[in-house]
Amino acid sequence: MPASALRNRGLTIGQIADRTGLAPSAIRYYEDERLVTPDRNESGHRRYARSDIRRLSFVMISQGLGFTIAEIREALADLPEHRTPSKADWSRISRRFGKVLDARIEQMQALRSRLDGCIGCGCLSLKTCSLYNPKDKARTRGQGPRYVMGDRSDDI
Amino acid sequence: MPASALRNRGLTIGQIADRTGLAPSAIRYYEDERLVTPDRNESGHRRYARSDIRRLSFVMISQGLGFTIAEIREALADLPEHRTPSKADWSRISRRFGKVLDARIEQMQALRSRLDGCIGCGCLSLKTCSLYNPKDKARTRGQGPRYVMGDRSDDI
DNA sequence: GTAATTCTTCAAGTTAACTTTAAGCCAACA
DNA sequence: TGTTGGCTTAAAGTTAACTTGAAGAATTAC
Repeated sequence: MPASALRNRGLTIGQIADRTGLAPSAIRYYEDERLVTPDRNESGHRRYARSDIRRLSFVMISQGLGFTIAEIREALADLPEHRTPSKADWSRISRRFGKVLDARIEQMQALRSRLDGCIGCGCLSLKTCSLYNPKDKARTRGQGPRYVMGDRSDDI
Repeated sequence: MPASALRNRGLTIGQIADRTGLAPSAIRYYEDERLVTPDRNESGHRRYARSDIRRLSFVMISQGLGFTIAEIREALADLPEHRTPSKADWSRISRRFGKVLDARIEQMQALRSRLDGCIGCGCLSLKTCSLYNPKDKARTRGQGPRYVMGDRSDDI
């Protein structure tokens, strides 16, 4: 085995991109966000471990499930630092995400049934409407509305 | 009734802000996005109809349910142009949103059960994993990952 | 009548999750 | 040995849903 092969152990960003389907720019971004931390070869090129493919797969899956990068970073923090994660490791953090998903589904169902209530009462404008409860929005992006509404019942 | 009262019929943006809890800047933004179209008085100040309170309430509720402004604009397009919307009008478009919510919940449940499958098989990396199906992501923001993954089964 | 609010527009800033572009270094192949 | 293609960084652009700030006009309150 030539010396260059030893120095260049690991996968290049292009190879990782091919295997995961991610764009190289996305993979670099994930590094900025500390979701992956590849080695560097002598000239500064990134070299990835095989297990990073699974790591990035997990990132993609989690995003598909609606998790943010911050949440994914937190989840990944539970993987072992100095050994390749086992199936049990992955299974554990997947199970945790499953529970979060369950909670989100329940929350959406609650909102949905409240909408039914609002359709039933035909109101959509009232002090009493439970849909105005700001505590359980389906999602909050950016800097959305913050306050509880007020209205008068004498106008349609 | 004095002439000024006639000229200044309708609510100011500040009054609408107070009644809805929205920031004036948000209300102006919604106008840019054609969710509300207030009149103007002689000097160019906005004057809102009472029914705009309900309109904006609907916007807030819909956002809480996870709909985008584009979707809300489309829904609002079904309201009558030249009369104040009735309860039946509101009920109709709420019912449509309810159906969309139902579909989303179903989709989330499908993803969730697939995650169960993936935990079961312990894989998280495979060509065959149904979670890689990009067709039904829980949400797609920005310009997320686009491709289907590939991986090899000999690495953890 | 004047001071304090409130209103106006327009431009730029914010967050998330990236992509695009630019300018230059490194590597693989013929 | 050269040239193509892949890699590097840094900065700026993108979309959504707004907010913030500036500068000035109108309205309200005393």
